Amino acid sequence: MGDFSAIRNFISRFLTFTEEEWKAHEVLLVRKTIKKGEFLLKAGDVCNHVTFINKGYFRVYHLIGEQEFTANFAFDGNYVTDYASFVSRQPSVDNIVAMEDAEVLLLDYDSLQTAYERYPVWQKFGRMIAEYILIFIVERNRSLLFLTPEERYLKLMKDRPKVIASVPLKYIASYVGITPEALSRIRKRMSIKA
Amino acid sequence: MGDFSAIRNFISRFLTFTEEEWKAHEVLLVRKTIKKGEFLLKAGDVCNHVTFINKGYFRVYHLIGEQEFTANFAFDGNYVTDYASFVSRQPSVDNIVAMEDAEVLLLDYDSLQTAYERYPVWQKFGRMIAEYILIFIVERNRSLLFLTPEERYLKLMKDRPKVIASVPLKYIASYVGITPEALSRIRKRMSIKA
DNA sequence: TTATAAAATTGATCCGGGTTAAGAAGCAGC
DNA sequence: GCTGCTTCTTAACCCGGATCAATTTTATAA
Repeated sequence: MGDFSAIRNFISRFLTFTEEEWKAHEVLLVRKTIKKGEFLLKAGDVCNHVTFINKGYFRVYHLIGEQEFTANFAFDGNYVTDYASFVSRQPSVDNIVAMEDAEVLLLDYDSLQTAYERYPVWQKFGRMIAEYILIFIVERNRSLLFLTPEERYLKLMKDRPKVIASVPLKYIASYVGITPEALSRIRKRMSIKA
Repeated sequence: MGDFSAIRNFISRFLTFTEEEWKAHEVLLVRKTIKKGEFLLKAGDVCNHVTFINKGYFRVYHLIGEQEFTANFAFDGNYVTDYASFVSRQPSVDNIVAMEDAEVLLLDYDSLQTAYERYPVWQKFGRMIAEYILIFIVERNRSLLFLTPEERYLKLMKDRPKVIASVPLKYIASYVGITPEALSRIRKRMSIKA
């Protein structure tokens, strides 16, 4: 049943909970398994959960016409959500899809709001989540603004080797902001230099 | 002395404060005037304030070698800060410079932390700020990831006409992620079509 | 294992942004 | 006003990524 070691690990990097607070947290979590190719969130729906990934990994992407734009990958031991949609209660423009069979812990919007009202430590938790996501996205933003696609790919190799190792190239290309063809050429250039 | 109507306006969009809580907030704010060209934050310093802009506007940019990359513009009636640096207590990589003579209200890191500990409503305030910034940055991210520079410029005209009206083109170009020359060509193309 | 589809690579061509350099237009200070 | 500096524009050339199309390689299923 309840193995919450991974999520406790994650949260402990930011907050100190008492055993009581942990328990109070964990009764709110819903465990769920998701098969490869199934969706955690579909564009058009309001994102209703903050999701902790126990196993598997997810891809967050936006669909414009036929074209997919990959916003991010989220691996086990981390949260995944469309937090902007979750917070603003507006329909999401993103899809979140399982890239492998996965197991997640869902934290429901209403549960979280109730918890916010009841315990100050939860407000802190909410801040933590928002700030954690923010720091990540600011960094991503900088990449997109000042690096070339080639530099972004190199940075991805350095910062998130797990992505390179696990994710099909066409999604990596889309994450880097280019076509698979262009990524292929970048990789070729690299292998020649090296 | 204390005219806090603008900041009250802003916060009221997200939170309900009692008059007492407003007062408790306002004693923490430090009013400051900043001359055109002066810095609110310099790269390398830890960002120590969340700053509300009463008058004037600011440019947030990153310097790499000789090249400036404009991350954002912040106008009166809004906050400006490097929240990632503020939160993580890491040196900022951004500069924040006044584009006109400005007046701001500074909220100090320590003041905010103390307030966090004391009042739950402040935790909520912290969440609010983080979430507000997050929503904005996610949107910016999408622009950079799936729009062309030309589309980004058009979107900027539509969404933030104030930027187009107030900001010299070379900074707009840098915000859109291109050189002034390229922006000039885009504008020419537009004027021909129109 | 083979058959089929999906992913990745390669090539040819096009196009928009970068770069460099020059000139035009705006603006600040005198 | 005039001077000098910054901003903005225009032009010419280069280069990397997009696109279209074909091929090879790898996964997946029967």
